[in-house]
Amino acid sequence: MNIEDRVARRRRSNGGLRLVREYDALSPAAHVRDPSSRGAAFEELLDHLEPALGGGLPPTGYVWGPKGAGKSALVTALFAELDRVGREATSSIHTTTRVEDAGIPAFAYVDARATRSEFGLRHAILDALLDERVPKQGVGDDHLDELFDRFVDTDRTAVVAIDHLGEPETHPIAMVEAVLGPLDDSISWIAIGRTPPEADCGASVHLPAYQQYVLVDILTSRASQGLSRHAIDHEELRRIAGWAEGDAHDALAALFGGALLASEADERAIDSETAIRGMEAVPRPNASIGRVLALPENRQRVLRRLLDFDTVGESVRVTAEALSRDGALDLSTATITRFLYELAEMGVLERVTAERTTELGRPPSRLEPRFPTLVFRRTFDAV
DNA sequence: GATCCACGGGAATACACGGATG
DNA sequence: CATCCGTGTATTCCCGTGGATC
Repeated sequence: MNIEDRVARRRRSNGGLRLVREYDALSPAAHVRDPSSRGAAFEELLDHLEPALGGGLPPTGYVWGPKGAGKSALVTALFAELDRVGREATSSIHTTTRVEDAGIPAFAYVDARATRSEFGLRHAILDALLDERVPKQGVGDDHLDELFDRFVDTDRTAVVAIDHLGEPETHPIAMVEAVLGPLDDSISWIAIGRTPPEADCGASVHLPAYQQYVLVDILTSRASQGLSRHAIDHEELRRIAGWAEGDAHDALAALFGGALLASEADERAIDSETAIRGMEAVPRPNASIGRVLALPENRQRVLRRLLDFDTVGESVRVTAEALSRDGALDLSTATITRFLYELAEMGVLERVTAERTTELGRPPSRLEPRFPTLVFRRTFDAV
């Protein structure tokens, strides 16, 4: 253990006075291990997957609901547990590898946000399924074909959860069908998305937005993990929950933002005004922090720099020129401009028509962030 | 040498407007 | 009056290059 880690640990353990004990506990991107607040849906999904516990392969399915309804939390928690159970059962019966075992399927989770093409998706699935390292570069599609074939030939089975489908910059559900459909004797899948199920996508589990009192519970529990005692009034948590309208992502983002502001101001608690500023740093609707953090690194750098520039009211062109002139990004104005338009296209930024500065030409637009700015700033800077 | 794709730059196109044209 | 055109700006789209890996 190095010196930094030792000091950091000591600081944490001595953190009774510190307002924020653990930002991760407040982060909307971190999922808790036990999503107890989703009991009914949990049972429903477990019913669907139950054949696996008897060694069979469950049918494909679809989990859907609005942003911040706990879909990812539910599926990651359940899949982690099922995979653990499967490995345990396997190792207790056989001393050899599970290759010879026709028992419980493997459970793997793939986030489609981290993939940018069909090749990428296929790679991610293989990577989650196989213990060996799967080459990401320097191989063609047919090499991936081979790896899939080899998996099937070993008589192993698996259930793959593929999260965040059907979002602007991920893939349509049909792509999963195209990739895994031919292998459905060996690999089943659970798709996860926001849109209502199509007619032919099999059994579906619906997670509607959280009830407000459940959301208050979630906030309370996260606050007790991440913040010092009495850091925030219950009343404020209820207000945040009400404002978030059932979206746990937004509620946590607001709490996170409030905590960050209070902490930076050396305050010992999050007062009402700070809580409001926390909420104001979460535009609605917004692109979730997970989407933003899944963007290529240089896009994130542009966004981060953008937060430091007070370019509100300035046109895209002026903003891009300022960012380029600044030099920290080392990108040409043309490239930054293109990035800004792309980010606006995918909803991470929003273009709003600005006042014309000249009578000539097409009127400019200015940019507004459409993501939880404080959560992003803190998370980006922490890396 | 092959493969995939991120990257970066800039060309091409769209748009808004006023004024010219038929 | 309706349409086209020129001009200047905003926005979109395409393509070559190079890195990393096998």
